[in-house]
Amino acid sequence: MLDSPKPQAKSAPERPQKKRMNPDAREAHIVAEAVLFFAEHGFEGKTRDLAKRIGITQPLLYRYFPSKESLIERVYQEVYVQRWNPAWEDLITDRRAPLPDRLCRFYKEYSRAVYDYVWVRMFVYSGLKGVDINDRYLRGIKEKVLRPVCGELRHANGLPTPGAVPIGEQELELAWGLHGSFFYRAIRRYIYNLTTTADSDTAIENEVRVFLSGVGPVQRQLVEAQDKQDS
Amino acid sequence: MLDSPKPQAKSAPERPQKKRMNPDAREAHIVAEAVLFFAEHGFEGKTRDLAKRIGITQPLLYRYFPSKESLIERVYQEVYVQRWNPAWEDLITDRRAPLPDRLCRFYKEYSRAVYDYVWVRMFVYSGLKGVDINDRYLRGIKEKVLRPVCGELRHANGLPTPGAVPIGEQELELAWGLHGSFFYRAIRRYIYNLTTTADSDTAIENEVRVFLSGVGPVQRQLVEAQDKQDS
DNA sequence: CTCATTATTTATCATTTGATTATTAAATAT
DNA sequence: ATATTTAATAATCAAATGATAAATAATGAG
Repeated sequence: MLDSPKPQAKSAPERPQKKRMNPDAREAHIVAEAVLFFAEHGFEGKTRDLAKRIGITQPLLYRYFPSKESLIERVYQEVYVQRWNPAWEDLITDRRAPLPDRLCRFYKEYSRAVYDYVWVRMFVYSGLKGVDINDRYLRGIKEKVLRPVCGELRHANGLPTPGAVPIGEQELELAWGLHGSFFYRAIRRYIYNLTTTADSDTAIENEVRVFLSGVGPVQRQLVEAQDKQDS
Repeated sequence: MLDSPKPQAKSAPERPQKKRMNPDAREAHIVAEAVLFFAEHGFEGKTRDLAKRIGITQPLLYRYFPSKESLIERVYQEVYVQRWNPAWEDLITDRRAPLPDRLCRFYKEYSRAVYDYVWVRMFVYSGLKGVDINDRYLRGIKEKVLRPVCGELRHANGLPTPGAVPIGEQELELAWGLHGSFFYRAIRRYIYNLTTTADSDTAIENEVRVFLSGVGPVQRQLVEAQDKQDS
């Protein structure tokens, strides 16, 4: 049979990609494409479709990963590792800078580092499937972001420290609300595919301003109620 | 959204359910269970699993629906029809009541009517799969809720009407932020399965209060910038 | 060049899954 | 009771899908 030239994998215009890659590079290539593929189609995406996207045959995947599940595990690690910047925890509570500046800077950096196409979609896919990663992550957000934010709000509004009067559920809910307004923008963009023309950094500045200039009296009321309840 | 816990897979059928049902009742039964089933597992849920949940054999589904797709179509109609209350459009703009009351009432009623386990999960599943329903729905929210809200905010803060100075993207983004903080609570509950002990109505009241007491100056600034840009 | 190594492909297996057909049995009519 | 109708099941098909085994061909060593 004649050896007809193999049809090129759909989109590799720059380098004609030699047929045989060194194993490390091939594995990296597979993982990189798998990240995008599973972010787009979810973890029930078919291995044959993934292989076609990569430009290899489906069985080759199994030379690099013993099972689809192990590949997914690898993809998880690739996406969810090292996105959190530990410096953020100090940033939020470093009172040398004004609170509005701290919150704006944190949420700008956080949104830029975390809320991209891959992270958001995988996070939501995982949530729907009930993977534990979401629960753990949001518990971290609660302790490392929302509670500290509530504490800083207390300080800015001349209210008792969380040590004196514990942070109540409704108080925390205020911080969840701010957080959610930012996450929701990512959802609109990456899940609902709505084109958001508004600049994200500017929107963050505006929403933080609205929040900070309005939260004082409401928080005071909640803290007083909480205090009364305790005593 | 308030007190609708995750529906349990039917475990203890009260009535031993006679084997042979009348066709209308059987169809209704299938649809009702399919709604819960697809909300939980997504539309790639297997027909055999669905049948097992219903307590029938898988081929029986095909006596009532010609294909899985047609059943899904039916489920969509069941979930997405008649949840929007047309009276809400008037509620938001009826200036006989104070704006805080209107916003609180609207979002309480809206959250209760729309944000339940089934609606939220199907909406997100559909978004991930790129079904057009989301785009259309959110376009409706924008025109029927967010723009009117912006208009009422203009009025409450003594700013020019949207007719005089069109509503800008960043201004609209403020309203998206408020909206998102409520939707995000539903996401936390139904997608991430976090137990939210805080009462939903109270949280809405608090967040509306924070928003309304802080939004004035920010909106004024945005409107003035928008006005300058136009002239 | 010749040959060994191994990255990659072709062919294929065993389940799964949406869907169809043939059979069974429950309800109703006579 | 007997017969008729049809809701429901059992058996099965064909395509899809995760995974494996055998065959092929690109690369480097001697």
